[in-house]
Amino acid sequence: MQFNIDNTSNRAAYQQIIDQVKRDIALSRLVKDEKLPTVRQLANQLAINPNTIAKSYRLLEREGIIVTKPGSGAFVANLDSNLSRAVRKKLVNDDIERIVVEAFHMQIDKQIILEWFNNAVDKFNLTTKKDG
Amino acid sequence: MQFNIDNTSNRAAYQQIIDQVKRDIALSRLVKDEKLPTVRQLANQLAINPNTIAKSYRLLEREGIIVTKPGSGAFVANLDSNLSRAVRKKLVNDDIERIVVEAFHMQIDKQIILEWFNNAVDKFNLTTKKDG
DNA sequence: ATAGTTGTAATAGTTGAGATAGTACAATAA
DNA sequence: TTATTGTACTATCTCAACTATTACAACTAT
Repeated sequence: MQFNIDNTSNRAAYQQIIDQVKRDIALSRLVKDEKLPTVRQLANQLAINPNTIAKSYRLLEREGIIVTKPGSGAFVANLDSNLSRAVRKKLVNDDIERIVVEAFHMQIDKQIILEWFNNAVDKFNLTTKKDG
Repeated sequence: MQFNIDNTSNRAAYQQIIDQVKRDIALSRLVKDEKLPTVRQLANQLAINPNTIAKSYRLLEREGIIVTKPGSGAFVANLDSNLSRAVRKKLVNDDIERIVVEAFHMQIDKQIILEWFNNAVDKFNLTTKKDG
């Protein structure tokens, strides 16, 4: 599990950690029950404050992505969304719309962006609905 | 042209203005050369500081989305992306990946998210590449 | 039990973004 | 000339995102 912080990014450090954990789980690089680096380990490695990592873990736990156990560490949790379908749809669709608007202003072609999106969906292991 | 600010949003006011202008252009609700509300008008209407609107307009002009003319107003500019294809691809793909990762964690189905994305692309008037 | 490791929490301080407020200026339109 | 437009600048305020330090509580290993 390799983490890194892009200091030139305008995305907050704690958010970058969250992004990377989520991304690695989505890519199956991190699997259920796998142990994450400890707060102090990661803080030391990335040369940032332990509280920053602690915050990332706290939020990830609140989202149900990981489980933390004082004295033993932080572990990847079960995948189990607790948001209603309506809420999920709104959250995701707002983001999708924003991207499509950006693409429009960048004059990105319809086929091109659909292709990019398809690639992303294939890259990550989204579930596939069974018929019936 | 109807603007509004969502105070419960954690998105900055000046960003919400930018989002809405871009969105309305992408939806053809705002077309080339159309005049935007004046800084003072909009600030008054939304009950926020004129400098906030000024900032939105300044950034929109820097992006080439609008053209401002002291003494006469702000107008929708020509659509003309000045970013390289590589830069555009990176910007958009980073966003796309983040959304797909979110969708994964929300256990949103592959077909479902592709459908949502298709809907968004259809809603906005993305260009369509000619063959050959 | 004891020692060491883990995540948690609380406090105080720093930095920068976002916004408010006020004023002055320059370009345009009437 | 007069009013309207966007621009520029400064000072101030608030809050998020940290940084830094310390203390604490829960678990593991011995």
